[in-house]
Amino acid sequence: MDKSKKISFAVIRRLPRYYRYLSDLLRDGIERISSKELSERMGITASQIRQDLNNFGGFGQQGYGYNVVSLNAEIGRILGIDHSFKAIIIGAGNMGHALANYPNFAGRGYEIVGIFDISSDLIGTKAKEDGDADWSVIRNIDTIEEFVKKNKVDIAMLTVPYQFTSAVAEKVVALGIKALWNFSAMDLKLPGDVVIENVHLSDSLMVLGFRLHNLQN
Amino acid sequence: MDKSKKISFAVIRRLPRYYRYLSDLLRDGIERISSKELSERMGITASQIRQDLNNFGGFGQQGYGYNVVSLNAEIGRILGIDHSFKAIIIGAGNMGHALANYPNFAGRGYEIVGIFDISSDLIGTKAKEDGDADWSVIRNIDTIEEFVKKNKVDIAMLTVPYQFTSAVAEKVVALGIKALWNFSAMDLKLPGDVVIENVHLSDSLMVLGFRLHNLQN
DNA sequence: TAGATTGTTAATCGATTAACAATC
DNA sequence: TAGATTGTTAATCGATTAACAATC
Repeated sequence: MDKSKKISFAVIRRLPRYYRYLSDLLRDGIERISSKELSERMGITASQIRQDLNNFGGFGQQGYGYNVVSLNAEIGRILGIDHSFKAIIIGAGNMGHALANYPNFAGRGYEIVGIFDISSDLIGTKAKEDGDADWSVIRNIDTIEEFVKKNKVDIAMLTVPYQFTSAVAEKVVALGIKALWNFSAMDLKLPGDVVIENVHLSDSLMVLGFRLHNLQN
Repeated sequence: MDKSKKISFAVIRRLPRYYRYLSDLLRDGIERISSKELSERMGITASQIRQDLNNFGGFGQQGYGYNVVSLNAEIGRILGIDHSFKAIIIGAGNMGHALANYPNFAGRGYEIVGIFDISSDLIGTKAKEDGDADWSVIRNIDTIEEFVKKNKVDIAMLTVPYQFTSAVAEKVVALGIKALWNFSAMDLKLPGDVVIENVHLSDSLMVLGFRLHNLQN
């Protein structure tokens, strides 16, 4: 990547979508694609595609377009699918269980290595029903410090109730974790070197309601 | 609302966040707030707050600021929390269960009225553990047409596996449902009068990974 | 070569921020 | 009234789109 210019947030958010479409093309055995054809499939302009990709390098070839295999690999590399990020889930309620059983993380470079809760009813039980997943045995939240010191953990997925979110977030940040995937409705205030992705489900639903009510696309 | 100018998407996406902050102020018994003080709490500019709010009306008063009670009510009204949107969940896997048990929907004007699945192991069981929720008995997906014709349904929450998403989405749209909350990684292509909110969890996680890897906030 | 399509610069568009007169 | 803060216009910034020379 060209480090001289900063990649805008809008571009970053489009990368996973490019990756999905290219993976589909790959699966369908399509060898090459022009920005124009991809733009029609994705519903964005060809200009935007070329601008976006050129933030990272000249992956195309004049008169030919983009080779699907290599462009898919490039975007995968940019997104770090070869990185094997290690993640823990904190909060083994319904959402924690949903994440533990989510099928698509491993193929994208994300490995869940532990899941924690405070409830004695849950501790010791398996969060992932099928398979031999040892990591899915729910651990006591009190053991998290020990766990993080012994194991590489890149990401904490927070699915704890609203009122505990801040405290848990501060705890894991104090343990050196630099990335939080936050499912609570609370906005976290943390040091600037911690990256946070919020999944504010209520917000998303309210936007849907607003748009439905105002019939605005 | 002033219908002459179209509200931009960026503004709409900020509305639930305003609502959350105002609800917190309300809970804390704070009577009035200036755009400047709110801007400091939310981490955005006071100018943006005033611009955003003035899309919908002049809710403030010079020299005073905004009354928390009435601004909270106004934004709630704009977001339609008094609307009682009726929703069904399609797909009673882990994510469907998580949504069925999500505590905050009712207070925001969203009521879940049914949940459907294809699996005979699930049909007839309750998706919501506690309480007396009759609606949470999982129904056979084959009965959805009958259900939607008998009951008002505004929103379909789709938590079905990737390969079934398109078919299910087309089915519910054919039944007249105009709003989809889509948890599948698939982008849906549907008529223009159907509003869709996507919750692409993998995309969100990949953005987190990218930002962590590139330490970019 | 001729045609196609990129990479990249320039133009446009829209969103954010700044400024300030209006006014409570 | 004097001070504070809005509503709103103008300026700025950044992202998207258009255009086209470069080149495969």
